[in-house]
Amino acid sequence: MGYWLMKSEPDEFGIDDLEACKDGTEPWDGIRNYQARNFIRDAMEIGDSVLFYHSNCKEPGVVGIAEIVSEPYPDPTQFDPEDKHYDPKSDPDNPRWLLRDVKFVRKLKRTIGLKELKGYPELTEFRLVQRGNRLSIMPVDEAHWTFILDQE
DNA sequence: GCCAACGTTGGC
DNA sequence: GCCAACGTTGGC
Repeated sequence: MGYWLMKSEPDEFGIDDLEACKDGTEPWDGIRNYQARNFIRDAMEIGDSVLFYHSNCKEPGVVGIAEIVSEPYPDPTQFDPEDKHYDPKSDPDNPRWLLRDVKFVRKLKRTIGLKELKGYPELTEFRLVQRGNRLSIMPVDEAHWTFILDQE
């Protein structure tokens, strides 16, 4: 069983938006980074748990928990010229970008802010708090996962 | 809105 | 294959 952190901008798609989706489930589209793509394609498994993180907002931090509920499949937005994430170089016979469906599990009782996370010595190895981190999907060690939720 | 960090692109 | 230019991310 794996653990992940996935970032989303609450102005675009926050934890409340996920909860409001049909069955609380939504295709996690728009990933256009190869490292993140590889995690989606190769490393995630159905049933893995996800920390839902709000980025680029007033109070960045972990706000909820979600779950991976599908195998990887092609992200349709890469073939839509009208879409912000359109990628004319992606070959429909060999799609470059994949996604998985993500399902809402629950909101945290409170936001565990980035600033707070950076203050815990237990989390100095956590990628999120390391310098210049820009990955929108990253693995989370089980020990880090447990520690973070213990702070809830 | 600024800007540091970092990924990608493309000329050579 | 190098690397400068450019675009994006995301905290502040």
